[in-house]
Parts: sequence; structure tokens; C-alpha cells
Amino acid sequence: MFNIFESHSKKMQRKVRVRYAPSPTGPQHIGGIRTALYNYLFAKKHGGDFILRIEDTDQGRYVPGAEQYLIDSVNWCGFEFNEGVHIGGPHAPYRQSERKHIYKQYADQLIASGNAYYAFDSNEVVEAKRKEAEAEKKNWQYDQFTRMRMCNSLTLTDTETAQKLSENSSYAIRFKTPIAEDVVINDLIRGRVVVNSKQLDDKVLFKSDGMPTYHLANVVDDYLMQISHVIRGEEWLPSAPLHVLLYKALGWEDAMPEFAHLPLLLKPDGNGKLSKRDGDRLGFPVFPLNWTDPKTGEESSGYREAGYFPDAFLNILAFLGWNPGTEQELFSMDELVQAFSLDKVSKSGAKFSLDKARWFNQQYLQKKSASQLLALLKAQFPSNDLSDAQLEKIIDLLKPRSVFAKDILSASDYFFTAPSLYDTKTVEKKWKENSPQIVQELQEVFAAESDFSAANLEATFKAYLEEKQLGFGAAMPPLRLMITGFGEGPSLFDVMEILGKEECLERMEKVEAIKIATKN
RNA sequence: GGCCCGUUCGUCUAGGGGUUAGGACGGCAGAUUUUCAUUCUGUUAACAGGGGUUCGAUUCCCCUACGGGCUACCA
Repeated sequence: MFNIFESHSKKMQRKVRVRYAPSPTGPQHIGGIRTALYNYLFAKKHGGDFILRIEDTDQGRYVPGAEQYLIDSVNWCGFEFNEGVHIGGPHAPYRQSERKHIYKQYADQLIASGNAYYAFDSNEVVEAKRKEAEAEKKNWQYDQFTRMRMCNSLTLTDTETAQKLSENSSYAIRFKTPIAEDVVINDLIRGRVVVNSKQLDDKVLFKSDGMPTYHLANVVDDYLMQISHVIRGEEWLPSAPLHVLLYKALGWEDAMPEFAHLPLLLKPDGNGKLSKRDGDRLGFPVFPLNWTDPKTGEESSGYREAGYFPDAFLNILAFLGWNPGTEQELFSMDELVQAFSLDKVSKSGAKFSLDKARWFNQQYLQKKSASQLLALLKAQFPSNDLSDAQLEKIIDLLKPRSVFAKDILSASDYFFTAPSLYDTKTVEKKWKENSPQIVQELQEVFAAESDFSAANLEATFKAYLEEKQLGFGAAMPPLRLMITGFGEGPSLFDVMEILGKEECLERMEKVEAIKIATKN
């Protein structure tokens, strides 16, 4: 007990160093980015470092561009690494393929200490064993119960082993899992998890191709890079006991990082964890940025291109599996860093909600000023001779009706082009027998006005209604139809003010067009 | 199959031995608005089931069910 306390407090004093360690097998989906984010938040909260390490020990699955994609994604979200493949650092290189020379010595060390052994069994032999067991509906694994019946340095004599090695026989190095030992993981999110080592198989640590497996490379690098906390997805929980055992076997128990296994992001439609292959199938992007598969050319859409703001996306991600325990929902990055805590991370998997995501973006859109949005949208507006002030007015008018910035763009057409088509439903419902006459009369009334401000237009309009004993419903919809082509939208007098007298009168001229040109 | 993790409104979640089980999204209704949207108000809806422990359990324990993960010389 005393010892546990001591080593615990020693760990608490360590400088916080966390890493995000993806395998470059394709674009990281939102779950991966969330893991990166939580690592970052945890690091910053504790004044620590955040490291990017690329775990590319499986050459067969390497996908070019995946690494850069991840870096671009993280940058778009607004956070950064302190060390990593792209920026270097005191523990460079940060790509495991470039650290290849490092791992063998630790595998050798494990063999020397009796914690690992050479396994000469071919893939076929092992596969055959599995198939055989499967046929009997049993499970077979290379473990403490079967290893003495296999071809390895445990069953071979030393000279036989030495001969095999000198013959350049293909071999792997397997971990010699301790016999029936309770392995304890004190997970920061899940609490105490105990697994008996007899359940574990003798995992390959070093592959016959000269590369380490994930397990070895991961533990070695975390140790060498002085990682204090391993924050990763729940899919790693089953191999955490192996990792703990490896730290012990390597004599690094005191330097072992703390573990925190994050809940998974689930598919919103049925079952299973969210995966890369879900692509666009789910009706929402699963990737932060657009991605084109270099092999198949298949394209997947990203949040950036879908129109999400990075700060909104960040907020959405942060809340998928974490909450501050207060009722605040909108968080800036700084606020997230302040509020983040691992013990507020939930234990169960979360399903993504498109509605909630849209709501977040809408909140962020409303918070942006017209000038901020103008900077974003100016180049995309159709060519026009409106002043920035007028464009900002348009933005302010359209903003409350929008979820994405691009919604403002698509709703602003009639400010730049006179409608040539008119909304069918509105025409059917609101364009009455007397509508042409009302529009014509209003045109005359407005033509007489020199003050084309929204306030004056409204007053004039109301005076006209008064005089003619008409209700709003008789005059407003037809007028709006003529000016914008739609049955709904922002305050029409504001629209007219921006459009100006000449343009408005011109649009009101085309009462005949209503009958021939409609749209849905 | 085995091992491990999980389970509060439809969704994200708060809470935690005694609460009217709270919030947000969505839905619905109403108010505001020339219309639409915004905004505001109200409303809808949950502790998987069964056993314990306890004066009392949704909260603690066990079992079951369900969901998920892992079970590769992939990560």
C-alpha cells in the first residue's frame, strides 16, 4: 500500500506529456480528432506538452497523405502540437518507421530477461491451428497453454534455436505472458480494471519483417518520450494489460504512464463504432476535412467544406463524451482548456447528432459580426457595386435565418439580381385578382417618395393601406413576391432600402411575369 | 464462444441512498413578427429487468438482458 502511494505521488509530480499517435492508414475521422483534442486540452490544462507520433509500423496499410491530412485537420480546428513529425522536437524522429533501429534492442532485452521468445511457426501453421479450433467452435490462441506445443525457443534447445537464427529462418518475437497473474489497470476514466494474464495471448512484439508491432513500439516510445498520460480510445482497453506487463518486464514500472480510455463514437443508425468506411453514408460528414482516397479516388466530405466553423466544430467535438458539469454549452478553446477534466469524460459511447451539430454552428454564426462574415463571404458574392456597409446590412438581415455562412450567400440572390422566377406556392396562395392593381398603385406611391429609407417606406406603405382600406395580407405578399420572388424573408422595407428606388420600381413593373414564370 | 467496458428522456448528458430526476438538441403548443427565421414562454419524454443491502435505492452489491470493444506477424 505504502509503495503504491509513493509511486502514485511520484507520477503526479511528473511533467504532463501526452501524445496523439495515429496510424496513417487513411483520414482520421471525428473520433480520432476528438481523441487528439482531449489530449491537447489535458496537456494545456496542466501546462504540459502535446506530441504527434506517427505509428506506421504496418507498411502494408500505409496511405500517402494521411499524415498531412491529420496535421491539416488539427490546425483547422485551432490547436497545435508541441513536438511531432512535422516540427521535430527533443525526441525526434517521431515516425516509428524512422525509429526502426530502436526497437530491436528492447525485444532482445526481453528475450535476455526471459520475458520473450523466438517463435518460428509459420503463419500457415498458426492459421491452421485457429481454423482447426474454429471448426470445433473453440478458440485457439498462441498463449501460455499452447506455446509449449509450438516451434519456438522455449521448445527448441538453445543450439537448435541458435541454428535456426543463423540460418536466417523467419521468426517473430513473442511476449512470454506471465502465468495466471492479475494485471491491474487504474484507468482514470473507468477506475480499476483487472484482467488475469491467463486470458492474454503471447502477442507478437517483433514481426518477421523486422518491424515492431504496435504494442512494443508504443510502449517503448511512450517510455522514451516520457509520456505521462496515455489518453486513447476504448478499443485499446483490452490490450492495456499487455502494455502494463511490458512496462514491468522492461523494468519501467515506475515510469509507466497513467491510462485513460475514452468512450467510442458510435454510428447513429444502428450499431458499432464509427469508422472511416462510413464516409458519407450516414448523412453527415465523419471527417473534419474533405478527403479523396488516393487509390480509389473516392471522395468523402468534411466539416470544413460542409460549412462548419472551426470553433463550432471544436465545441461539437468537445461535447461528444465530455461535459463541464455546468449548463454552459458554448465554449471557446481557452474555456475548454480551463474547464476540461478527465473525470468529466463519460464512460459510455456517444452517438453523433446532426441536429445538435447544426445548432452549435448556428450559435457560432449568430455570434459573428457582419464585418467578420463579410470578410469571409465578400469574394463569393456576385459582382456588385454595393458598399461594404450595404453588404453588411444584407448579412445582418440574412444571418438570423441561417445556420451556415453559405446560407447567407444562397439566400442573398435577389439583392443582386431581379427575380425572374417566382415562388409557385406563394403565387398560388397570395397572388390575387387585385394584386396587379395593388402593386401598380404602390409603385406610383413609392415613385413619389424621395426618401427611400426603410422607415419612410413602411410609413408610406401603411398610409396607402389606410387610404385603400386594405390589410397587410392583401398588399405585403404580392409586393414581396415582386421584389424578391419569395413569400418569406427579412423585413421587406429593409430589403427595399438596400435595393434602392430605381431597382424596386423596376421590379414592380413586371406584374405580368408572375403568370408565366414560377418556381418551387 | 472467451475476456473486458458500458446502460438516466428519441439524442447528448447532469445528478446521486430520501430530488417535482435538472439542462441542451429535436418534437409539439403559444407569444412576438407583414411573412419566414430569430427571440421568448410552456410542453413532451428517461433511471433496462430481477434479486439483494437498507427505514429508504435510480444511486451500493450480485445476476440477467441488451449495447459496445477486443480476441492478427493491423493499429
